[in-house]
Amino acid sequence: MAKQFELNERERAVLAVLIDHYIRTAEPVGSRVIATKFNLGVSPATVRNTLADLEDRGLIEQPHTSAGRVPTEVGYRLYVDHLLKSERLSKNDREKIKRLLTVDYGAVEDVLDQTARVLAQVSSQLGVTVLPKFENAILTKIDLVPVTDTKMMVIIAVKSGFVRTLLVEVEAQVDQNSLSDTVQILNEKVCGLSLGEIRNTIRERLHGVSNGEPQLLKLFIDQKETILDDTSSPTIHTEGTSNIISQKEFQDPEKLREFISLLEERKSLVHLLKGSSLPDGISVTIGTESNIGGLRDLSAVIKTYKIGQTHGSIGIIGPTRMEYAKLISVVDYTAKVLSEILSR
Amino acid sequence: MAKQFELNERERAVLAVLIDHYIRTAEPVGSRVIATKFNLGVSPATVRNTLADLEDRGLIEQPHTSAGRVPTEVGYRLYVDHLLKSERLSKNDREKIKRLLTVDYGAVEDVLDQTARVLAQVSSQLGVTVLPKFENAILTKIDLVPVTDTKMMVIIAVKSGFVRTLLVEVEAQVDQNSLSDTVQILNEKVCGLSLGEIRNTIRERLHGVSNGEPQLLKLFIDQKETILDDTSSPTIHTEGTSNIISQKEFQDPEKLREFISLLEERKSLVHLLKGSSLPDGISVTIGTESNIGGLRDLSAVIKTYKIGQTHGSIGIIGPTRMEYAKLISVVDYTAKVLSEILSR
DNA sequence: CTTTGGCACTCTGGACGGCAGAGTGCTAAT
DNA sequence: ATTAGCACTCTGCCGTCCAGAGTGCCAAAG
Repeated sequence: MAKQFELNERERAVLAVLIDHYIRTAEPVGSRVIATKFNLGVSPATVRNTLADLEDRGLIEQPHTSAGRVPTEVGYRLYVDHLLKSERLSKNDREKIKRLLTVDYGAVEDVLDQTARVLAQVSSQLGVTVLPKFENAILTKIDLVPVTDTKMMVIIAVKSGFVRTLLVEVEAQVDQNSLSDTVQILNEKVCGLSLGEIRNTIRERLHGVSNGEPQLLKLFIDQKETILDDTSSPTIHTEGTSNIISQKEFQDPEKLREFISLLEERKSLVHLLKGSSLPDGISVTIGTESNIGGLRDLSAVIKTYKIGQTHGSIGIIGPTRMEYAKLISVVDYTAKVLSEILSR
Repeated sequence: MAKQFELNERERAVLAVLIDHYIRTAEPVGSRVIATKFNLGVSPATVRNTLADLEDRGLIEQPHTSAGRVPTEVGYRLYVDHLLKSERLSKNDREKIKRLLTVDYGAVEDVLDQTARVLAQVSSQLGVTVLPKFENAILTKIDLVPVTDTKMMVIIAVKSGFVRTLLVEVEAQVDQNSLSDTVQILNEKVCGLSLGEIRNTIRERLHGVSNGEPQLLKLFIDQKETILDDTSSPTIHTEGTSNIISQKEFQDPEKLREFISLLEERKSLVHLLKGSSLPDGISVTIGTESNIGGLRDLSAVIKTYKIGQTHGSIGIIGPTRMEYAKLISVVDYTAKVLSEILSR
């Protein structure tokens, strides 16, 4: 560990107290408050010395001469990595999460929608969920439904209950019989494989097939990227925007606008959530670490959930000044419950 | 028409000029500005008299003694209903709308998503679109896909390319053969009917059917509300939130929060758009006319579009101080183009 | 009777100065 | 190494002041 992070006992304690207090009040914290809150009898003057040290190491800073100190991003990082005493979620919250998530749902999308809502509600921050990648999902059934003379709907159902539908242009008229022949052939050839596998091998698998409508089979081969890739579909759910926009860090209307744009644009957020997916742990991204402009003063707590062979991510976004201990346990527990629900 | 709306030539002109100017500047308008902008040579003093009259009738008001005048809701109403010279959309905008909407799409939802984006972009306000009611949509095909031991996916495809999918709980194991029998029976019995008709008559239609899995048929009868009603699914698309939150009327953070909540909650908005659907005209809802708290200082311009036998609505939401003439023609033209695209 | 110039009046918003409060850094004493 | 004391600095708030904008009314002019 770099030298700047080698803190002695008092420095650790002071930094922890400072951040805890700042998280609660959103006001710069002075030496007096720390000295009185910090039970080991030590005077404000002593604390001031410690504060000066911490500032030298870049862990805290002063908004201006003679205000209290405020944690820097580096400070938060150290706090999250080494100072945080992980906190068990209250029974109340655990039950609430479980109860709200355990409802009848009509589609997997609905569960993730609901999950975002639950995250937002329990955390009073922004809840975010993304659908899993289709890449590794196992195809259960493929179906074709004629819609108009020139358009046909492709329905792709994969294990665990996802369905994707899309319209494709077809050249020729196809009668009912050869249509169902084609559907049967397709199902025989590709069911039970992952979408990724299908994409890579469909040409070979359909090669030399004699029955079924050749036009349609050709269509599948030609448009395999469009049909079997999910980059186009909307995969993110956010909930609780109103929770966080009233917070201090959005007082500047320009920042607010930038953030709302970010939410609407979706792409960067999806990228953030999908990108920071450690295999099984929780990932905390603080402020500019995300390299996303609109998240300058915000942090994200992210964890993956499992569904069948594949996985997606959920998370909470809020001001860097967030209750990390609590939010980490919220995300952790929610991801666990979600994985359970989806694997039934 | 009520007496308060019987305006003479000058009063009409003054009100029109005042509103035009206020829309542009967002500042209270004084007599001097009106007098100079208003070409017929007449002095500020005269205008002041007219303004006093208009104020007596409740069409305009002063934020405080000795500020200029600002239109009231009633004033806007009169302006929209009687003073507005309808404006043909610029060729530029028409082409832009047509071009942006005429793209390949993989689902009807995508078109409406894109439409909301186009509305937002051309108007610099909030674009809103809602999916049509399924009630009158004609069923093209119904399909069943087993997902897990106890869950089955119902796929409902209706004319014009919509698909709805939902998961239902099934009691018994169903083998492949009786499943496809059941699907065939269902399709024979209900294809070509509207979802509403099906909901009302499915019991009779399936009565006395001998082949097919009786458990499944029973399920359809018992759960017809869930399966055939669309109130649960997300039917609204909004785009361009960042366009309007930086405007003057959202300076008060509490108002902003209320508005964002409104957008997230969706329900009131859907209700507003579906509710104000005149058969073929444009509907303009000004401020509190909507009876929705979060829209206190906002107006909505709404029009329906057609798709097959049914219809949905699109609209623009922005400050009451909006360019009604332009936005009306934007919504009008966009709805027309959208109907064309969807009927292909 | 309508229009207009003139004028006194009112209200806002920004600039300015003064001041209490909070917090610091440094020094000297313990 | 810790602490008390102290001088110093910066913010945020409050009251005052003033220019600017706009009005309403009155009396004169058309």
